[in-house]
Amino acid sequence: MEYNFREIEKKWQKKWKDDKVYKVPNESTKPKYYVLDMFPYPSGAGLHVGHPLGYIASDIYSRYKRLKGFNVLHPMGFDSFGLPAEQYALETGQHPAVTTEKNIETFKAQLDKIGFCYDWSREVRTSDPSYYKWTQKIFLELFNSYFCNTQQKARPIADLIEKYKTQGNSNFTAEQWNAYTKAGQEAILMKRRLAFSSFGEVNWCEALGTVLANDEVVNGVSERGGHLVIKKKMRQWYLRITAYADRLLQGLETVNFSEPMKEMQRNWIGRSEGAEILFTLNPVPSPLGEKGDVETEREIDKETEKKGAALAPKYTVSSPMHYELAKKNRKDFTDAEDALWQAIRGSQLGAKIRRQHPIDAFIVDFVSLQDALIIEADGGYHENEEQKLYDENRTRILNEIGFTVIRFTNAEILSKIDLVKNQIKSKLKELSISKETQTHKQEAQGSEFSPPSPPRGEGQGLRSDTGLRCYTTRPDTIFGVDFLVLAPEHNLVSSITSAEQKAAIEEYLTYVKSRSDRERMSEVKQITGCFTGAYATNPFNGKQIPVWIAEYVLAGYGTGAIMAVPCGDQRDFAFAQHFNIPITNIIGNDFNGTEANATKEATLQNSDFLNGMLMKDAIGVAINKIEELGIGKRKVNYRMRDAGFSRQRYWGEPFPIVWKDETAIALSETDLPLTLPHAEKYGPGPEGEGPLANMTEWVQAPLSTSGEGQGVRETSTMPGYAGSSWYFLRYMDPHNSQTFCDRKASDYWNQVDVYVGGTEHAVGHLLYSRMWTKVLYDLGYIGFKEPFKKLVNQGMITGSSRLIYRYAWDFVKHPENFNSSSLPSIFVSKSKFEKWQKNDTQAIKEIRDFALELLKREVSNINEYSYLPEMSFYILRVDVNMVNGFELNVEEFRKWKNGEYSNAEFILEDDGKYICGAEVEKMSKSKYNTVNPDELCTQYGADTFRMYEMFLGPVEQSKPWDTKGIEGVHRFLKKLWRLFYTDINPATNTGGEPKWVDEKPTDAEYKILHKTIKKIEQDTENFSYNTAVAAFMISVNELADAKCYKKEILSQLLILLTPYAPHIAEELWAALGCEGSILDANYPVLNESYLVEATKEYPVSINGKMRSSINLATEATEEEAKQAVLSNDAILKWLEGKEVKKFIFVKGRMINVVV
RNA sequence: GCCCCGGUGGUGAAAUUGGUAGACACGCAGGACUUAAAAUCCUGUUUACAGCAAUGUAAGUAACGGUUCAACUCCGUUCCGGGGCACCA
Repeated sequence: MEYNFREIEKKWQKKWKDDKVYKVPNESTKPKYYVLDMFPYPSGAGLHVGHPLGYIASDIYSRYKRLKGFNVLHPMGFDSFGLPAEQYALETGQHPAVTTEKNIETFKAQLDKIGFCYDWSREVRTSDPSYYKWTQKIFLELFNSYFCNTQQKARPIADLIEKYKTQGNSNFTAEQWNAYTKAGQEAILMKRRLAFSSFGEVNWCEALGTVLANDEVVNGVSERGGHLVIKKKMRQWYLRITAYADRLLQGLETVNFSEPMKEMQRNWIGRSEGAEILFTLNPVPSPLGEKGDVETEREIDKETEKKGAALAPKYTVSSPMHYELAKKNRKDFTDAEDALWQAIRGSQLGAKIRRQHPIDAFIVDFVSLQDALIIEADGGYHENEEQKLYDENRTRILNEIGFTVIRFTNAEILSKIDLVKNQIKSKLKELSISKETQTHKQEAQGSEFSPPSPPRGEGQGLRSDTGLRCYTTRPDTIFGVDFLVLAPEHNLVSSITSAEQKAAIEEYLTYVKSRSDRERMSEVKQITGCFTGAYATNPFNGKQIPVWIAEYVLAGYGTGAIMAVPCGDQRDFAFAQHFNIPITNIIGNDFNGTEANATKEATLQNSDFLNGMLMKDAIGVAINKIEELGIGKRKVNYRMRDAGFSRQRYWGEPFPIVWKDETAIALSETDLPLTLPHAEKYGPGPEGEGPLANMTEWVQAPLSTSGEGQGVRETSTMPGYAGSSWYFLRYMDPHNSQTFCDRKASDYWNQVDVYVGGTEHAVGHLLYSRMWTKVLYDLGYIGFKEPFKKLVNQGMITGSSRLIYRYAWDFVKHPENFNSSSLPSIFVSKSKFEKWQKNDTQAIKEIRDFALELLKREVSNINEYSYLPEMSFYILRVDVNMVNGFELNVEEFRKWKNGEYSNAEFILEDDGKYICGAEVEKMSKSKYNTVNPDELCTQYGADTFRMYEMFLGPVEQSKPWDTKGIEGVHRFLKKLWRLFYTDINPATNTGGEPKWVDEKPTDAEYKILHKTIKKIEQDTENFSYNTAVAAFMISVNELADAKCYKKEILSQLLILLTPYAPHIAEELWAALGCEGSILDANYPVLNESYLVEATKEYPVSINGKMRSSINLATEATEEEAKQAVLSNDAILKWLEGKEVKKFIFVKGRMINVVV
């Protein structure tokens, strides 16, 4: 017998398939174990050697756990919706379903060649209607749920509706709710749904008529075509992942992810504590000169009313019903309200105050219409979370309409009525002054109606005539504020800009519109910004602060406005320097004037009541003061935004949503799956919607819920992460047609024990699937809160591209009658190219002479150097598969690309080889640096391939691929084979006889085995597979040296090897005549007693430098060691008779003598 | 720019987690077997210097500095490479 891996692997793969050995039951007496790979996107390029790295690692672990007696779930599937298939369809007209199917077949065949132990009967494909039916179903669950702030969990939206119907909330009574139109109710509910629709910005390319991914936008233009890309607001779906921010943060404590991985997620969520501070904005002269009259604008807009209360434009009252309700309310006063009314009624404060007055969707407690000031009296603000949210929303909407809202608690009114009165009085005064000078009103926003809610949930859309909210984590630096910066998209920008600055601001806004978020964040060195002409007042010291806009402030974070403290923040500092804004120093000598110091340890100066305090202590003091003065409040902020959930694409899950009168209506579960209609064209819809918008028949849909009327379907589709957010559940119960995963199945398999995948998913996919898991848990569908117990990250295998250097036949002076492109290409070997780069005259001459000879040959009678172009080179990439190490296979190269270079000429190295340059970069078909695992499996076998990929280095480490070393691993397997069979002599065709014997092994042989058991078990548990492979090599080398062919040793070794090289292990196991399949053998048990050593060779250092070694008994004490060492001649020589100051003895490790 | 990871011979890497730097391989060089090649086996292989040699001495884990009896490992600064930054998956 010889090691014929091709036959062996084919034989066992067939047998394992026929015997269904990888089929996993959902019921077993064994303990369960769930090992999962991140499933691949089946790209057209097929599998390259980078893909299997993680798969092999998880396969080894699965097989290992199986040998250890577990019922192991190890499934595989395909994340088969996605952009590349659609792009391909756009280019070739081939339907994504067809190409995807083809790609999956290729992937599966490739995966099977490597011998993975997947239970293919559980395969899932996200683009399969039987799968995405359940993606749609879970979307509906998200749509039909809200996040209850009291219980901090998802609950059915029906609960909320019931509550509104019977109790109302702080904004409206039950009666009011019931009187709202359906559309109005839906608009309010939309603000609470976990999957909700709103407006958000997308990369819009007018020329292509489509939305682009950030990836497809480079320097403000489309990657393909170079067309201008701008930001555009579009209706989008979102997942309210921000509601889960805290739970996602806390959940990290319960999972076994690497610390950096957790850190990345924490940073992504970006929880910060600080304060929101209200800066009053000073009046600016009107650029429009338009006089707004509050009273006359305040008319009932019936058209808007239909769209629902929350969608109403400014200065309206929602419904006549409100007047009725308000009247009723006036008879029903609380004590506090009454007390306040008595104190401010009539015009005693210089303004006419009305009580219980309808404004927009609300009935406010008190209002001065003249000054647009609303005074609210309630205790709600400080009660519970839900109440607080409503109050904030209400305030925000009223702000948007143009009112200033001040709020007092019942306690404040009842106990300090004079103080309250004074505050109202001064506010009124402030407002009336502002009104006198500020004669213009804000322009209406561009969009047809204002968004029901910005993606962030709140914070944007702030539109107050008088206040600007800034979020800061450093309220202690309030006295160091030298300017305010708004995001260019901030709603206030247009209204605060002065006439003088209007042109400059508009120019700046045009510039910003063309900039991607990525660019705005990364090019910080390039400082840009524009002064608005407006000033704000520092609420603590009345200082006038200029208000700027700048692209480094992003609209999506915080309130979209920051207070800039140049002495404490480097970006603020750079900005101040660039625009010559004077800097206030509040930290004395801790600020050196040349760069900001972000310390929290400095002592504050120039800071009024904070003077002398350490900054870190001052933070809390400042927040308390801010709250006390009512100019802001303590605030927790998250960097994370709600997740955009719609794509203007074809190849994704259709939304089970029908729109009717701007209201989203969900399909019922019985209408699922809503299948993706077959498309003939994949171009964008008329207004940049997804391609589905072009299917006019499909778009028209009956309203399944009511059965009456027609609606239009949602035409965007779900993003790639929809299907991948829950696929690990479907594997548990893949064929269930009643539900996405039976609770019994998910209770049995529970969490994924080990999840293997790349770090590139650190935040996206992992956070989304964690959120979905929490929602499904909240709704009672599954019994665990985190999907993945342990995460193992595999590194990326990068390609090592091979470069060749082509002489450039770019003629300056054309000899007559020929064109340079017909000349054979000349390729210069690496070292000669490099010499040319260094101006080496000899190399230059060689190349020139070569070129001239060629020219003479091709074009007769040319014999002058002057005909040669100035020397330059093109660097091309060649297919790495034509290169052996760095040596180009010239013959193959000539045949490459259908003979494009068939007449190529080469200037070789002096040893006659063509040597290529190299560059490490991402593996990609276009760089010709991909290596196909199929060919390696054919050439060396799956077992060799598997072990070699593991031998390359630690699983989690990125490394360039190099096929060369695979020989070493292949040799190892052949050497292993020769432990079982004698060598074959091809001349005589003899040999290949079994070698094994059934004899009792010696202790030395047992020691080799048990050393290996220990090392392999440890390394396998720790995913340290590269060192495990090395241990196998050592073991086989030692057994070969010891001429140990004993069955007992060899059979145990085979079991250890099974996870790594299952085919050869099974073959030799059968050859030895062992029982059953080795896949289900019992894992060897370590016996430490074989490993005990009597003596140990201790290294001895003198002053920390290794000088000698000494053999001591393993059990030697420090005293014994000291005696032995100080009487050892070799060591005494080093001591040179100096006095021993210190003697360090680490048992079992080393000895150090300090002299 | 921000967040995370990494940098050790010609190459992939190892180092019991602060204790003999370079295990195990690849490559290369030399040798054995062979008519020859393949396959296999043996020897050497961090660098510099000295030596016929065994060997010895010195330096050495991106660079510089620090902590320690002892640093690839811990701390600080800098440089370089990779991944992510919300519509690639």
